[in-house]
Amino acid sequence: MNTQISQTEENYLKAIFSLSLSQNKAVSTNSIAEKLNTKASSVTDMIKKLSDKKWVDYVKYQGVFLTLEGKKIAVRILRKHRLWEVFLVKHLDFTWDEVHEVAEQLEHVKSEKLTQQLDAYLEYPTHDPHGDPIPDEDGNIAHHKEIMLSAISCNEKCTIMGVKDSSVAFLKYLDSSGIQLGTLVEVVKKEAFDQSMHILFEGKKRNISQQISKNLFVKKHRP
Amino acid sequence: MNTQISQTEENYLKAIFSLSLSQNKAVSTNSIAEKLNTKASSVTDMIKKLSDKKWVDYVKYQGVFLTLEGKKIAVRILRKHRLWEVFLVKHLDFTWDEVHEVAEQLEHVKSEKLTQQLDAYLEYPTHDPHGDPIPDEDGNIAHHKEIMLSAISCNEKCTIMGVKDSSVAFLKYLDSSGIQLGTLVEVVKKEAFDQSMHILFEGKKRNISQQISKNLFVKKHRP
DNA sequence: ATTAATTTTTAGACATGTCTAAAAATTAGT
DNA sequence: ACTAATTTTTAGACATGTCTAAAAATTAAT
Repeated sequence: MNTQISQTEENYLKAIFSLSLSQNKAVSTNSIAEKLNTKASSVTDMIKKLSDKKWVDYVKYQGVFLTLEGKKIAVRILRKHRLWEVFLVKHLDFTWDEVHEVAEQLEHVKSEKLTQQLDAYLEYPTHDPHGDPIPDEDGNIAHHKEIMLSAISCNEKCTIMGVKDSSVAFLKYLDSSGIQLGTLVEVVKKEAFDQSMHILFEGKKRNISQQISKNLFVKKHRP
Repeated sequence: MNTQISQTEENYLKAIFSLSLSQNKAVSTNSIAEKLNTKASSVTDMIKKLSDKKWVDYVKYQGVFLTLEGKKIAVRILRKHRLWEVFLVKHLDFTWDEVHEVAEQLEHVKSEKLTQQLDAYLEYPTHDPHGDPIPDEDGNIAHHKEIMLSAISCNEKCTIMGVKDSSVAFLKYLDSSGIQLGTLVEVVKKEAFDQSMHILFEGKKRNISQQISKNLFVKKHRP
């Protein structure tokens, strides 16, 4: 059996890891297929390989769980992905909606030293440009900012810390609205009938739908 | 036909480019196979694909030449490789003998912006840590950096690339010593008191004065 | 509980890139 | 110039990762 991991295998492990965070059932074949833009039959094939390599536990028709080893690999890739994102934004003038595609490639570069030195060079960042936590060398992931803007009450102030939905479309929307990481936001009023909220930031007033407010992590300010 | 270039195809073009620099005949199947650590039959297969894509001119049994388009691609990869090498040494504390393997991976990352920004970030370097020139955005390659044999450290290997003093006397001396263009030289020991050096080449040991070593252009070898 | 809809798996195919072994062409030696 | 040695190509096979279409299992619906 080939002991070297391929980029494809890495992408599958990463996808399974990401999917298993938002639920605690086994991850379904179909959801993996959707995430990776491929077909369920391809996923089944790959899952068998990953299972042979002891990176996932697989029961036919029941979906998969990552093993400890599989999780370790996935977290290592996530770490690299987010470190590269920091590098691209901090030093190469990328905007936070441009980094993903390039980081998807860079995350597969194999070199322990590279990852460690990059981490040091960036001064051990704890979060990537989207506000997502960067796993440390041992795979420990800091807690995700778990308060959503939608949970903030009237007249409370908070700071935008991260996004839940990091799709290009959403990030573009934020950019055009002038909302960024670190933006100080005050909730002025909440509409009961659709849960949309009127917010105030940088002197501007704006109404945002619940779909937006439910996808923004915030840090509350002391009153 | 698939219009996207694969990493393997990139590696072949790079190898052919590098081989065609040190000669101006067609590049042979065998030499490519040797360079890429693969078999001649695999090379033949790939050459056909590259030829279909118009990146090489291929005549059966005669070897290949890069087309203009093929050369452009090869130079772009070389540029990325060397830029990454500079980055690794300058910012991530890699030594020049550690960079190659990692740069081999990084060079395949596809992003125009990444390359341009990296170039700018490194302040438009003209040479990589081995003294090899970095092609500019338009594919122009600067002259080789002029390193003298006298600048080579103990236990380092290099190849004689040219002479600074081209007097008959000097060339005669070289002739009688058996030193020629292309001769591989290893520096064994340097005498502190007169800067003379003990060198090893073609199995022979010899002591040369600083006057000699200061007049020989060399190219360092990757260890 | 039995049918209907959905999900998942299998079977067979294909594309990429590799290999070994044998055949064909080229180059070298006398 | 004619073998001999070398180089290159072909033929057939294999591994990886993908797909379509059909079969099997699970889940949902009445």
